[in-house]
Amino acid sequence: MAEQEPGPLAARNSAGFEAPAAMTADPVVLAPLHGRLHVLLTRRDTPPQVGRWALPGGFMNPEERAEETAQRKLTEKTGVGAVYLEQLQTYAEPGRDPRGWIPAIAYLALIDATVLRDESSARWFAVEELPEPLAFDHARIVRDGVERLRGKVWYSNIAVGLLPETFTMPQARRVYEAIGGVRHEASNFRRELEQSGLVRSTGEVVKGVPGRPAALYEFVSRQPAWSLRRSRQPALLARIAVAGEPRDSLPPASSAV
Amino acid sequence: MAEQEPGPLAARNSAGFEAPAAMTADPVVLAPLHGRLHVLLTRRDTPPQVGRWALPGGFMNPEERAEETAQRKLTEKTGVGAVYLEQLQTYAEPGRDPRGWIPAIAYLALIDATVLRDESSARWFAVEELPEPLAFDHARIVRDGVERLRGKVWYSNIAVGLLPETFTMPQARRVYEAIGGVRHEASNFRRELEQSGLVRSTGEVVKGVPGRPAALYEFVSRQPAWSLRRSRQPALLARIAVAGEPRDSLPPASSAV
DNA sequence: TAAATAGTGTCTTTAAGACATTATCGC
DNA sequence: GCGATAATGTCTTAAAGACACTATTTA
Repeated sequence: MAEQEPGPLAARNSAGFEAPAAMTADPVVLAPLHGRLHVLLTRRDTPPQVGRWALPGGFMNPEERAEETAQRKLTEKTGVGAVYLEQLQTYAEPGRDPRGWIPAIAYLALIDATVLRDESSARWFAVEELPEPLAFDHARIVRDGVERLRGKVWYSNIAVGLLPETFTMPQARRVYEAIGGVRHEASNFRRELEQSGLVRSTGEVVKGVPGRPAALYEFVSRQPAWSLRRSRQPALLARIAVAGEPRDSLPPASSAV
Repeated sequence: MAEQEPGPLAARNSAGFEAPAAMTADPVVLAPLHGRLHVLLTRRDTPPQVGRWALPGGFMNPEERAEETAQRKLTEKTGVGAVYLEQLQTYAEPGRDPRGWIPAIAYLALIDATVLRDESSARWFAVEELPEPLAFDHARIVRDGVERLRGKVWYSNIAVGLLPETFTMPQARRVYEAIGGVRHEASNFRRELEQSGLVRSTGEVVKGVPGRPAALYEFVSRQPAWSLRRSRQPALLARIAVAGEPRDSLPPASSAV
């Protein structure tokens, strides 16, 4: 490890042991912007590391759940609430914060795409072009957040927060492309997203723009949800009619269909 | 939230704010045993909740990384080190610990299958038959750990720690079946695991047992690794020879092949 | 009618479930 | 040889990449 001075902030509990000096909740707020994935950062205006860009997080208190802290800090910085928030990871390496023993619980946050706007001291940065250096270990935390989002986007409705109430297939496709940093063939994208069961057509169409009008879709659920089909369903197999005794000492398969 | 008494343990930092009273690292140690997935628990012998079964974790200190604490506690309880350890999640709900504000960083841990043995006060429990109630919120933590393991087992070499240095296909299959709680058709299992690129044949076979001798395999890497192929590789597509201008404002696709 | 954009259909390859068949051991 | 177990081969269905084609709007 790096040599570590005690730092200005320390704490001791009533049993006499050293305790964490504090704990922070730090949201990694991601959103597609101009076709690319961006992260929301604020410039530090109090020591240490004044002037560096950092995640818009802050200190927790004992009465608040960590999500609530992250949510609150986010609202303070952007004026809107997150529509999606999930715990990412906790960073507790000794020396990660020069002030002392201060673990950080990081969150992955997505905010409503319709309220993307510059606000106060916060700014959006393309995740591939972060300013250097970021405060503390925040560069690594951002990396972890991007990775998580990219891994989850196909099998969950996590993109709910990145699309308006209703949206068209091409619109959704551009968001998915920005998140993943990849291209999707239009007709295949439509097929996959429709078959995922995560969205449903509203029956309405968009008017007033050149070209064939696009059908509008909405998410079946706006609560966190995962697409079901992970493996193919059994083909035409002749189901065991006899009371087949298990070959091994396994309980009957209880796959979550 | 639930009403919360302050609890006997409290801390305050040098800036005058309340700080976490302590922080724990709690490993969820999983292993297949008798064909089913088990978790290692210890009986609490100090207040609070004396007598309840709990995860074999303990308090962190400022000089130690959280993984190290989890690893150390695990060794103290089982006599062996974890061969796999990854952060699961952090539990910081107010009131989760009656002693005070004590967040827990949970780890998913797997130990070497060849050293599974009862030891000290620790005992193995089938994850579907946990004693009730577990200490604190440990039942939920165990559930989260099992879910994580089951989700990852196919696309990573996480099972490294649950199999000996070299192993046969039927042996690996039984471990995967125990983890997932499902059955796998033997020949399909072989095909999938071989194609995953995670294992490789050693060229040797097992002797001295009835039946056709089984070929021995080993993991290509014992470091945490993920299977590559997540989507099929492009078929026979006529690659763009011209400098095709992108249709949208997207950068050229940089899919991680 | 032309340009632009959305949507449909289908050819192809790969992944994967099911299961019959073959191989090789100990006794 | 027989029972036991491992390994191979293959038939089938579904998922998914590629791309030609059709449909519907605005200007």
